[in-house]
Amino acid sequence: MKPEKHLPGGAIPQASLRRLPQYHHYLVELEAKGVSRVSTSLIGRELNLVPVQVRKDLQYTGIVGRPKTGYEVKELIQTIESFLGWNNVNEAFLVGAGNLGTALLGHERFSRFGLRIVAAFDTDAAKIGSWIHDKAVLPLDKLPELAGRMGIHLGIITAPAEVAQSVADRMIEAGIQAIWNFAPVRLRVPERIFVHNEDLYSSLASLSWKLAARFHTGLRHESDDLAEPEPQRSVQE
Amino acid sequence: MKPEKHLPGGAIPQASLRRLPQYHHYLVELEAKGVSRVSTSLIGRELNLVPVQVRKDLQYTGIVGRPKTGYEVKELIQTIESFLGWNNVNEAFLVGAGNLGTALLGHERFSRFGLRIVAAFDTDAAKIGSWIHDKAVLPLDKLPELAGRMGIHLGIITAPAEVAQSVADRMIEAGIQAIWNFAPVRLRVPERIFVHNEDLYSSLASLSWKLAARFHTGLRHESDDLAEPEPQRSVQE
DNA sequence: TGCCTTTCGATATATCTTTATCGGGTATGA
DNA sequence: TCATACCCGATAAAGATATATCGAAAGGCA
Repeated sequence: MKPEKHLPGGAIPQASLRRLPQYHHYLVELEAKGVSRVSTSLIGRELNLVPVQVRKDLQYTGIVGRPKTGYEVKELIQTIESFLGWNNVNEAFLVGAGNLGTALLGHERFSRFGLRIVAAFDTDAAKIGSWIHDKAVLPLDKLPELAGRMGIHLGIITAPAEVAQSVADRMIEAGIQAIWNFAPVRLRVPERIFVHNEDLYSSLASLSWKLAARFHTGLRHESDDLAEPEPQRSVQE
Repeated sequence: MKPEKHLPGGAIPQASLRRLPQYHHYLVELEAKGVSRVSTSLIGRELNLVPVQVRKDLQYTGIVGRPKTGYEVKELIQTIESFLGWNNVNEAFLVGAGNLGTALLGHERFSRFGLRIVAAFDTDAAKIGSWIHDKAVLPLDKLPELAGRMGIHLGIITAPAEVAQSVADRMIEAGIQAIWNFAPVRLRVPERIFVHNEDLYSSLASLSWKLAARFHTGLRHESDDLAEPEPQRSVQE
C-alpha cells in the first residue's frame, strides 16, 4: 500500500500495458490451435520483440513461468485478462453519434474485453430517438441523470473537437471517472479523472512524417545500406 | 552503425511527433482568434505540459523563436505542417469497408492534413460496387493493379484481424510503403515498410486497467490525499 | 544417470525521454 | 536610458524504458 519504487500491485509502464493485449491476442490464437505452453521466445518471434521484454511485461501481471517449458497458455490468458480487468464489465456512455461513434457502437468484440457501450448521446435532433446497432441515441441533456442512476463510470467522446471539452465537463459532473477521448483535443480535467486520448491526427503525423522524410531524403534510411545485423525487424509502434 | 547523438536531418522521438499535431490544433485556434505570437509557456499551460518540453518539441521542426516574444503563430503553423508533410497530399487505399472503414472514409477533415483516401476495397460482394461517402468500394483483387497505376503508397487496414496480414501482404506487393493498421494484429512486414498500429484494444487495456486498479485499491491514488503541489495536471497520454 | 540445451528470473547496463538549470537577448515601463 | 521580467536555446541531470548478461532450474536425450 505504500508506494515503493516498483509498486507491488499497481505500476506498469504504459508501453507494457499496450503490449499485453497483443500477447493476449496471440495467446488466444495459440489456445485455439491447441497449444498449451508457450515461451517468451516464441511470443517474441511472433510479435517482433526480444524475449526479455516479453518476460518483463508478463512479470508485471504477476504470473510465474517454469524454466524450459515457459508458461501455461490458459493460465497466461486468464492472468492477463484479470490483470487488465477484462473479467468485469465496464459500462460506458458514448457521446457523438457520428461516423466514428457509429463504428464503435457496432463493434461487437468490445464486449469480449469488458467494455459495454450502453447508450449513445447527441445534440442533433435528427439523430435523437433513433437506434444505432441496438443502442438508443438520447439527448445529451439526459446524460447526467442517467449516468448517475446507472452508475456509469466510463465515457467515450466521439464528438467534434469544438464541443469535446464541454462534453467532458458534463461527463465529469455526472460522476464519470475515465474518458476515452477520440476528439483531437487535450481535455482539461481534474486530477482524479483518467483520460485516454485516441488522437488519429497524431497517428497521421507519424505516417505522413515518415512518408515525407522518405521522399525528402531520397528513400534514405539509417540501416538501408548496411548489412542488417538483426533479422527481420520492422519499424512499428 | 554509429547514429550520432542527434540525427542531423531526421530523428524525432515518437512522443514529440505525437504532440506536434496537438500544438498545431491549438495554434490554429489561436490564429483564428487573431493572436499573432505565442510562447511555449502559453502552449504548455493550455496542453498541460512544461514549457521546456514544448520548446524541445518545436526545436525538432527547426523553427526559431525570439526571446520575450516567443514564436510567430502563422510561421509556427506553417513549419509544423511542412515538417509533418501535411502540405503534400498522400493518397491512400483503404481495405475493409466495415463500420470503422466507413467512418474513416467519411472523415472529411483528413484532407486538411494531407490525407486523401481514394478508394475502398473489400471482399464482400454485397459491398463491392457501392459507394461510401463518394468513394467507390472495389474488389480487393483490383488493389495491386490500381495501386501500381495510381502510384498509391499508403494503405489503411480496417479489415478484421484474421485477414489483416494477408491484406498487408498484398499491399506490399502492390508497392505500398506505409500502412495504417487498425486491426489488432502486429503485422509482419519487411524492414522497409513503415507500419503504424492503431490498436483500440491496447487503449482499452489502459482504460480498463486503470478502472480496475481504482476499484481494487479502493479509489486510492498517489496524490489524492496530498495537497497538490503542481497546478491541475491530469493523467493523460 | 549425466550432459546439454532451453528458458525463466534477477540484476546490470544502455538508450531514450523528460525535466531542471543557466546564460543571454528583448520587449516593457519607469 | 536603465532596470526588470520574460522567454528562448543549450546543456546537464534525472527519470523511465529497453536490452544485455548471468545463474539456476527443468526437460530431452544419450
